[in-house]
Amino acid sequence: MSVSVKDVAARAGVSVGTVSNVLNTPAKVAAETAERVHRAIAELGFVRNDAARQLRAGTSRSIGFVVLDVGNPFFTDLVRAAEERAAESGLAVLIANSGEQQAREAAGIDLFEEQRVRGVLVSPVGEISERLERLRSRGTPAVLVDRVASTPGFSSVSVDDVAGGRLAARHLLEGGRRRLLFVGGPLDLEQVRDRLQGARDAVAAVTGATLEALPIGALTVRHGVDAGREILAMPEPPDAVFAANDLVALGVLQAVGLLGGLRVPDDLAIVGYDDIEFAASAGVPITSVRQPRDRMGATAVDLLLAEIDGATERSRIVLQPELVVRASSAGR
Amino acid sequence: MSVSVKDVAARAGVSVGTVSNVLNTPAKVAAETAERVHRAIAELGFVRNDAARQLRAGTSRSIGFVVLDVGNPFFTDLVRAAEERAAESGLAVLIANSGEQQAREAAGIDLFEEQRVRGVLVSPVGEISERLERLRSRGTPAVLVDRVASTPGFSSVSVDDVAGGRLAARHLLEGGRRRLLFVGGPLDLEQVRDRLQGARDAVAAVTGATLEALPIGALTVRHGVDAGREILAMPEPPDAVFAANDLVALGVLQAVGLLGGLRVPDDLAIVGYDDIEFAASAGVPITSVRQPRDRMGATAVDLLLAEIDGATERSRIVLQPELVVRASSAGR
DNA sequence: GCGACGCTATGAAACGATTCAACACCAGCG
DNA sequence: CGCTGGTGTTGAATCGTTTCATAGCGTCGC
Repeated sequence: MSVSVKDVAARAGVSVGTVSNVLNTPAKVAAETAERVHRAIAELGFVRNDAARQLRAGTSRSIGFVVLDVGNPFFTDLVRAAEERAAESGLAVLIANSGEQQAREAAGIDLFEEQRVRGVLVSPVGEISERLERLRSRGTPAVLVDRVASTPGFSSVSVDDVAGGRLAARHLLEGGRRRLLFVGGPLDLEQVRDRLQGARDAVAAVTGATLEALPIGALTVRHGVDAGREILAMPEPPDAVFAANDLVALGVLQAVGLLGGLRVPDDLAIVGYDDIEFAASAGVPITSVRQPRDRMGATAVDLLLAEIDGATERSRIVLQPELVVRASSAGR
Repeated sequence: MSVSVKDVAARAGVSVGTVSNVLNTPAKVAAETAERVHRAIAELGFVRNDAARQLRAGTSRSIGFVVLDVGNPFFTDLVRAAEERAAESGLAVLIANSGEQQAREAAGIDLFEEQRVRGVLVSPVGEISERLERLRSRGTPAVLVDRVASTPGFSSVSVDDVAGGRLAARHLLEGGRRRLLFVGGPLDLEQVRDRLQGARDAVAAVTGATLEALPIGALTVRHGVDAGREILAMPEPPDAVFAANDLVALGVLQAVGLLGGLRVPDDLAIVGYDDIEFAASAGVPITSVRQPRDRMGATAVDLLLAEIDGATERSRIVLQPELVVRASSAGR
């Protein structure tokens, strides 16, 4: 069907080995010969078959990234940072979207394994070290992203979500808020649990302050809107909302603003999480807990590359979040 | 290194052909034999090598999608829709981000060709039919997305951007605006030129109305912010802005709102394009021209699949946009 | 004039899964 | 008993690239 090295070799009047050398080790080939081969390649429209190349090499030139939600700008930024770092080492990044579903996450990992990727980056939905353990035992290293490894066997890059939750809640408390509501879910997500835990810690330190939790099915704008509706219907609404991420915060803001009843930040303060670009341009610019996503993506790739190159020690890198204060949480 | 069918065959006491049959045509294998093979697979942790499979098959089970900007939710939605439809046919979607750069677009296409993808979806930066022509002449069909094919040889799915521009400008004019400013670029992008052209048409029909154009380097929030700054510095600022997409609109809104001077929509009306989810939750909810992204993604895959299956006729499908009116463009 | 060396080029082997013609075996039938 | 047809299984050939041991050839130094 398609043009192969054999055809090129015939056309240029050389052997297949020489064609391969022109492609991979040009230094070994006489200039005049190389020229002839290049001409044949151009004339025939030869394109390398990566499958054959990879079969021979025994491994691909790519790594896989299983992402929680590609619709979330936080993750696209993460992917971009990872891609950039991987490209420096000549590796491509394959993307699989788990959509917060364990089954799709597993399917993505299986797919990557069949592709013989060099390694896998995962921002996991639930508990998957067992599956990753199997993966690694067959020679494919994995690094957890946005999540602390629960077993010592894996490296991970994450942000201290408990600290982030504490930052957010403390900020709200300092602004005079006392009836806090945490909006986030599903609670399978460790990130969600940790942020809630951090908020609990901060609230416990202030007498008279309370914290309720409103669980939702996914961290999306839509679910945030639904939560906002529920808040409006509450007999005794909270005076502050801490949303598990910015998408949810945007949804809540939109709902309470559009459907009336509550003014932000006067009646209701809102703090989000991730500091995605859209948080700043929201109706009321949203205060958010910023995660160093560029550094996370790059560091994750670094750890993975180290492991690919045979490093045996594992690192659990925990980066610190930082609070970006905007109008949505002004004190009163 | 890794476990192959040969190892599995040895362990199960059968031939490699039988292992392959268990995997691909289980009906041909006796139940008891299949059972034995499956046990061997589990014990050895065998994972199919996709490269070998693909080499033999001569083609992959995936299609490629070269996207203009993965950071733009419009495109992630497009990709999601395409993925869904492709999955129904058992095809995976590989993603390459061109970031509005011709060189990266070309690199993405080359990569896909080496992978022997079944077909390619492209939302092209500039004029690339020549490159796609070559691609197709070697057996890989391509379909243009978000862009009308300029040569009859290619199918395309797009939205009538001239109509969209007309919709936006007409709406602003009907709201009493007369000094319109178009913010968008680079003008290499046909989408941008068309939207501008539509606006020009609408403005020409109204005496006394003017339309200036403020070119920017890319369709991002950042560039929108810069444009907003320029607007604030104008001696005779416009009374309405038509932004080439929602990211730019968000940037303009953010800049003129934050840096003061102009109130939206009182002093300055804003209309965006794409109707991404964040447009609705913006500071002032943004009026936008909505494109049917789900239908675009699915239709593009359908056209590509048809061409892969040997269809020879080409279709240029042009969908109609629709205006979603929100607060940012209220008349006066 | 001869051996050694460097520079090029060669072509067969290998990677791992799939395919397919060929074969073994058995049951049923005449 | 021989033949037919069906069911299971085999193993060699194949896909396209890279690698590597080998060899051809000219040049240089002695």
